[in-house]
Amino acid sequence: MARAGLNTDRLVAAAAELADEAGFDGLTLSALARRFGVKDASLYAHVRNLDDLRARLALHAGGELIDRIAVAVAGRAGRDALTAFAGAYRAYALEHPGRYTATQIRIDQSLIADAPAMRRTAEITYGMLRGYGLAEPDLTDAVRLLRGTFHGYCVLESAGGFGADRDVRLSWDKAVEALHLALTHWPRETAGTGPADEKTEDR
Amino acid sequence: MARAGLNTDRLVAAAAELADEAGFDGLTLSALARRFGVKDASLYAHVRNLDDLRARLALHAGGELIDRIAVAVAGRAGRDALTAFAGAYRAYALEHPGRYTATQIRIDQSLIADAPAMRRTAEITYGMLRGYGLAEPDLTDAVRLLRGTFHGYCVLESAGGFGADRDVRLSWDKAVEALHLALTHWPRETAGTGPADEKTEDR
DNA sequence: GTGAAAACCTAGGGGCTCTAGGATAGGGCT
DNA sequence: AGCCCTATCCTAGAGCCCCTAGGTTTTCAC
Repeated sequence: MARAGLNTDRLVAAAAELADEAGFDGLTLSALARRFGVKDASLYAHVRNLDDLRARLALHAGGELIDRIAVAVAGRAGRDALTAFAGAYRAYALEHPGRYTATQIRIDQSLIADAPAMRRTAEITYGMLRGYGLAEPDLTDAVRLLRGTFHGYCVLESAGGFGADRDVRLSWDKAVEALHLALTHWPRETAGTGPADEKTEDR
Repeated sequence: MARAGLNTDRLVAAAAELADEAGFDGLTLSALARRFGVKDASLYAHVRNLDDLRARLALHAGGELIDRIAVAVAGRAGRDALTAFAGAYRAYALEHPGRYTATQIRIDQSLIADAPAMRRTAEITYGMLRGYGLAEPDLTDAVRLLRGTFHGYCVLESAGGFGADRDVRLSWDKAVEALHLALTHWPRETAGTGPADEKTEDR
């Protein structure tokens, strides 16, 4: 009987497809083995267990995502960079729901070590924000706001949570513009041109 | 042998506790039955299946969440209302991670019918935003931005996604303030006091 | 008390994860 | 060519989960 020629990389690649088709919860070792015409026990030679497979998929997908974002952001700054970042992010999340879900799981520290994707993501994100002239801790606060918004928006849209009769794409563009506005007029202690300038740190 | 005295409501209440303790994925019919000293097959007299239990929990938790928000928002308007809304939302999500996760699942239409929680949520959210003087479709866009941001932020924080050495509470307050700023200066076609005033609808 | 409905049970099928240990294909070595 | 060795793939089986079918027992209304 001819061998399937499995290895970890092919497994992860197939897992990515399966996750997108069947959902992240549908990514199971049994289904993956079935896809290769192999028994599920055979997979344990290439992958430690299900969590290991998920973690590898997370890193794989995280790399894909940041690659796309890097291409989109390249050569842009300020508002253009933010728009490009947001567009690439949302496009990936919608095109690859299973992969995208994988990128959000908490993964084992031992695997993170040799994963440049995490660092690249931080670099690109902070780099994009540097154009807004924010300093710590505002920078961290802004990153958290962006991450939260992008993630939450994509999750809700992907899950069909936006029922209103309004093109989500248009809403998204408005949201990104609102974020750009928030970043340019980021609330600080003293400075400010708008009407909202109270003390805010000690609420 | 004495009976456990099960019924659907007690099951849902216990499911809420179990989900918070073991995570939403740890909410299983077997574990729930074990908690009552009963065989899992016995639960099917009160609940159609696992999805049904999850949907009931979703409505239960959704009601709790919006009740808390309603109390927090009552009597407030504008920025105060937004801050109270956000605080109640985040507090519930962090205190009850399993319940909160449940509120985000896609549930069967047949159960939604007699669920006032959904309508109340929409009413309170739109009511809070009316103070900002937004009209459709900006209102829908703003609601989506808020939902996305609140949800994404809570999910990431709850999953330990915010590793930086910065009190998340402070970041959250800043994020809410930034959203308030974005809402007060919501990007429209013509009006605007800031530097960002291009056409934006047809990007 | 008695009858009926509701509550709970056993038995069992099917899917999933994962371990232990056995067979075999293929490449490298002599 | 023949041999060995290792990675590859297998069978067998345990444990947990969901869910169905059908039987037994408690409880309540009459």
